[in-house]
Amino acid sequence: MAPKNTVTDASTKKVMSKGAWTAEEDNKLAHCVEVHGAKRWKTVALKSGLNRCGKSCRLRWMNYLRPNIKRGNISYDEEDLIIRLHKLLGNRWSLIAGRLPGRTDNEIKNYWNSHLSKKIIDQTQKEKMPDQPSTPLATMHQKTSDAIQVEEEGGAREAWNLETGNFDVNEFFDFSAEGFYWVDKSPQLDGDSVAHRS
DNA sequence: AACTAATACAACCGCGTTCTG
DNA sequence: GCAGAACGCGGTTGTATTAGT
Repeated sequence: MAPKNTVTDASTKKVMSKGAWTAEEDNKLAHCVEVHGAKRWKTVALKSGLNRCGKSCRLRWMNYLRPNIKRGNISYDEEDLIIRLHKLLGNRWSLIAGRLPGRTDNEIKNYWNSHLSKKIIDQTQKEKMPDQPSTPLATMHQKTSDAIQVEEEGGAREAWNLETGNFDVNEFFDFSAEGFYWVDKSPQLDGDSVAHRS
């Protein structure tokens, strides 16, 4: 019976470590990725001398060791964007993360599950009580919902592929410049599309 | 001060997709 | 074109920390 902090790799039958990474493991992994690149994770896992599977190495690199990772304190703008993107894309965390430089899908997923989902449920409940004052979050959330509803009712439909039912996020965001813009195509707001700098 | 509950976040797991031989 | 290996994603779990009683 393997100890609790180990797991047996199915392909090699080798007993691998699991659980929290140590600083020494991080160093080894970072060095190995430098040499072999952040692609062949099985190779990285083997060459690093770490008793970890490739999958675990990849996750650690992507969520923690990768350069330019922004950690902690998700700003209001970022939160705003996460909510908007989630409204449009659903739980496509990697896609959402791809639009937030320095943020990982895991971080956004965790943030959503622990902060935002609850927040939105609370706000939705409050919205149902007419006496309660509206908050910026609720207003913004409602605005996004309205925009989507207008599209579905025959407004700007070009973002949706009606054949496949797929949504093209690029129709809603201008990623061409540094950073990106939220292209507000909702016709009820002020007529023309508006780009919001993020 | 001690205990419990809630919260935040790192890591694991399973599965679908893509790549490679 | 096919099969197996590897990768990537989303859901879930485990655990350390913080807040409340």
